[in-house]
Amino acid sequence: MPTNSMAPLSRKQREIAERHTHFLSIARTLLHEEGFHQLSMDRVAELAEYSKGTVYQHFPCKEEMLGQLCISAMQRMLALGRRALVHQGSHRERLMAFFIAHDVFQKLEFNDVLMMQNFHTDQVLEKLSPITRQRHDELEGAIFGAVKSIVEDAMDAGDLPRQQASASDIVFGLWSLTHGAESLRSCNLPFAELGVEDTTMAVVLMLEKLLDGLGWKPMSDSCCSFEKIQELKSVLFKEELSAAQQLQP
Amino acid sequence: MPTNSMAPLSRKQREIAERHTHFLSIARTLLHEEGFHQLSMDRVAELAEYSKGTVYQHFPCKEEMLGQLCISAMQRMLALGRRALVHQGSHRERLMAFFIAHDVFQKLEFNDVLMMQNFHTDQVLEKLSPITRQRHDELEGAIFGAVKSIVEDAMDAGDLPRQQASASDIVFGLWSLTHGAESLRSCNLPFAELGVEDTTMAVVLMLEKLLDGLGWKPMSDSCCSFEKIQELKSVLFKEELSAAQQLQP
DNA sequence: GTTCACATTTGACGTTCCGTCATTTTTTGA
DNA sequence: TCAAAAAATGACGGAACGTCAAATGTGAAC
Repeated sequence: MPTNSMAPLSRKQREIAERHTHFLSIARTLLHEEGFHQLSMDRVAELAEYSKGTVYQHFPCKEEMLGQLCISAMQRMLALGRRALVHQGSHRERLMAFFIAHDVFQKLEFNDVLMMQNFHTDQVLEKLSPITRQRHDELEGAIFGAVKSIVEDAMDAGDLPRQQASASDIVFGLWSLTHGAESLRSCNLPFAELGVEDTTMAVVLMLEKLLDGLGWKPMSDSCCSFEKIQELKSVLFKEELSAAQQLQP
Repeated sequence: MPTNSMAPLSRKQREIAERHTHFLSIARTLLHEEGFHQLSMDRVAELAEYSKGTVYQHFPCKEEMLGQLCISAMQRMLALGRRALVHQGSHRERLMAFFIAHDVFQKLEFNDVLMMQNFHTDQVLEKLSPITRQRHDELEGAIFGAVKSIVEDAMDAGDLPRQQASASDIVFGLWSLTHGAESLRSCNLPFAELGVEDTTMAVVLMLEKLLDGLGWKPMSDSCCSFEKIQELKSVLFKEELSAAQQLQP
């Protein structure tokens, strides 16, 4: 009986915590197998073989559950991003690597990204519990900060001239660009008909041009950007990419 | 009795068409007064003083109604954008003017933009009737094409060098940047805490840098970009801006 | 003017989902 | 062993979407 005498509630608490993650994992499975619109509290309860009331003892509302799913997705995203941060190479390369991480993540966890987009539209954030809201904002800040640190390092190192736009402004611009592309991509518009063959490549090219415009050295030799991207991909995200190819060959 | 003898159904058809627009106008009012989440078919029927069944004879499903609202919003957006297209000035100025039109539109019709974002997440587009879907895609194409024509004109005129990225790629990049900023802005994240004081200004600056990176002449003199933007705003969208200031002084 | 076929309108109904809460079941501690 | 506290349950209320049989209106023929 390995029961801690100082915490007689510990076993129960552990059970509750386990069930909590179980519910979240069920929800995520549902998300992947049947898509966002099939994700309902009743369905989670049914699949978890608990009653709805019990589920509602873990999550005061649906938004809270979505919020926690969202947080765990952001954590996974940040974990990928951190690999870019510690990558050996120029600041500019690190930044591109961070972008690639983002892109790989969307390919890998498409449904989670879709869920996050649904989550961020409307006033869902407002219904979150303060703690979850704070954790969400902190994570958002951590991702923002990670990119900002690259930008500031580049400025300190002299790779990127200081200018009218602050480091934060630059990060906001990069964020908008990638987030916008992600959002557009996920609503199946007929890009091919509009003349855009590969949206990821288009964004990579524009990102390079934006960095060039900012005077961020080393400037892109327009010819080798693509190969460098491929190289970064295969070095940093080898196993993820093979997993992605198994999903959609 | 101005009844056309060739079309005895004409009066009835006119009535139906009128009611159709009436329903849409009610829906839009609801959207503005009470926000997206209050927009329900029951509520529209109630406010229009018709039964729900009648509403459903005009719109096979809620998505269809949203789709038509979306289309009319896109038309208004395009109307603003066309003013930028005929603006006298460099190609680059015209492009910036188009972006400003977008920005003014979001300030002016915030709730419609929010509705369009909700509309574009999830698989709503798939539930549209083929005609509406086609009209939507055409409008999307028209807006895309408007920007693309500026880009191509600039290439033809020699202001913008031809390069690895096609005109379509460039338009997609610009679209991502503005759409992403719009989307981020509408979910009330604590940008100030992250160090971004004015998201619009941040995007303008990044846009300028992106164009610089593409080698689009005349390059921005970093000092006067802001004033040029203000000038364009006041010249092209004077009345809209004063209307916006009345809304939020 | 009456009648009848056809078109239009209606709102009650079925369904799904969120969230609540009185009741029942389980656990705990004396 | 038993009573009090904690936890689980699912029936219930309410909101929203979408359906459809019945009611109402319309126009044409006689």
